[in-house]
Amino acid sequence: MKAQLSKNQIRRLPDYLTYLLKKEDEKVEFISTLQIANDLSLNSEQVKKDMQAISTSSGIPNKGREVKKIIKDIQNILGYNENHKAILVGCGSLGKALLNHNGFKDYNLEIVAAFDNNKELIGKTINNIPIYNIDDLKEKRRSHDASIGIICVPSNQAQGVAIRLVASGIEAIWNFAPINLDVNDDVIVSNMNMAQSLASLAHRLYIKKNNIKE
Amino acid sequence: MKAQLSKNQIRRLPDYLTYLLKKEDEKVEFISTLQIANDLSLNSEQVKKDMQAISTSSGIPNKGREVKKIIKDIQNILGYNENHKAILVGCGSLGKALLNHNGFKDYNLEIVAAFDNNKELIGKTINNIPIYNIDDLKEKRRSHDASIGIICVPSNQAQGVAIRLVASGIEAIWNFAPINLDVNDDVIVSNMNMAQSLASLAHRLYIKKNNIKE
DNA sequence: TAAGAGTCGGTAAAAAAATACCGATTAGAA
DNA sequence: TTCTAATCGGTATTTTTTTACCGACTCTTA
Repeated sequence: MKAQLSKNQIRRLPDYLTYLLKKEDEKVEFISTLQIANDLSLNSEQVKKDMQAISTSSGIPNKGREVKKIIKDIQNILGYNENHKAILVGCGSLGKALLNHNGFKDYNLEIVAAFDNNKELIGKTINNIPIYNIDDLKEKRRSHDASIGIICVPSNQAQGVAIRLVASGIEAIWNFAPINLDVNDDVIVSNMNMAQSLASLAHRLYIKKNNIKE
Repeated sequence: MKAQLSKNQIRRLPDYLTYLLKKEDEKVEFISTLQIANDLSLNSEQVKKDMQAISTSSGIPNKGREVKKIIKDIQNILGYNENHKAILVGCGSLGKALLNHNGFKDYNLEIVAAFDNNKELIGKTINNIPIYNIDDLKEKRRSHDASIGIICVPSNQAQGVAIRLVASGIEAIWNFAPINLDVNDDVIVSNMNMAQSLASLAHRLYIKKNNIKE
């Protein structure tokens, strides 16, 4: 068993993956860590370390690593080899956007059902995904055999939805509400926090405008 | 001038901020680092360090810190005190969702204009935000005096849009396309990467399902 | 077939981040 | 008014992450 990857390393994996998939598309067979680093604007030693950490095979001196193999290793680590089914709660503007987003299949993630409490939406479909009454969460979660719950409701409802998702037997929650969810430790929570990346931008903009030395 | 905050610390600030704004709303005047840590599921020493790093004032033993003061300090660090104007390029499902999202004003971010190359959208408005022809980017950027550009176009168009944004005089880019943008160093880029947070979730789910010891 | 450049793997050093500890201080209860 | 528990500020330690270095190997090309 290879050493565990750090959180930061996990975060970098999808960047490597999209990059390498593009390279594969361009019929590139081998690639060096240095080139990856240059193209992704990363430190080359860091990329080398990352590649060593995720690789199940060796690189070839003066040639690099096999693109296909790295891709396979990353996909394996991220569990993108097996299909994940998800249900989405909250069909507001963000929820709708996610339902219409077809890019998730690159990650083998499939949204199989959506939920809302708005009577006008219930019974309809968005992008062929059925919208159910939130009260049927447990039953529909079961019948669709979904393991991931996506929370797209306003902050003040998020915790309540989280509790219902856990009760319905969900294993992981992808939370788009800007709030810390309190759930049992055996449920995986990953927060999609727009405020975080906006904060990074705003802070750097502030530093730039005020000419603060960094 | 106080010491610079680390990237991770900057990332945590918005979490503190939303949390503290809620507390302020609940008329809480003072709060201890320990309570913040408990409520946000963070290590208390880490929170203490963070608070010391951002605070311009002292805490009071056996009482804690003044909620209003911490909020002010964070907002100041993140530059949320002054208004930021942004333009958005790409009015697909994600772009539309962002245009309809009214939560940005909490961060003093205002989307003042949108752009697309779809003739059917040009001239219309979404959530009172006008949609212009992408060819008018430079002129409209100027007239609206926007400093931030939000990229919501597909990956293969993102780099091109980035170049046009920079040429139009933008200072910072908030990039929602899953690709590494190559722009001049004096332009700030912050990536909003859904794949990253999904990767974290997928990886942990994989570990859980395969009973790998962590 | 030999020289040379590029890249690797592994280890070592440096830097950054997280965590722990401890004496000092203060609010609030007895 | 005194005692106690909570919390602070500051410093020290540990852990993690990043970056640097170096000898070895293999592809390329002259």
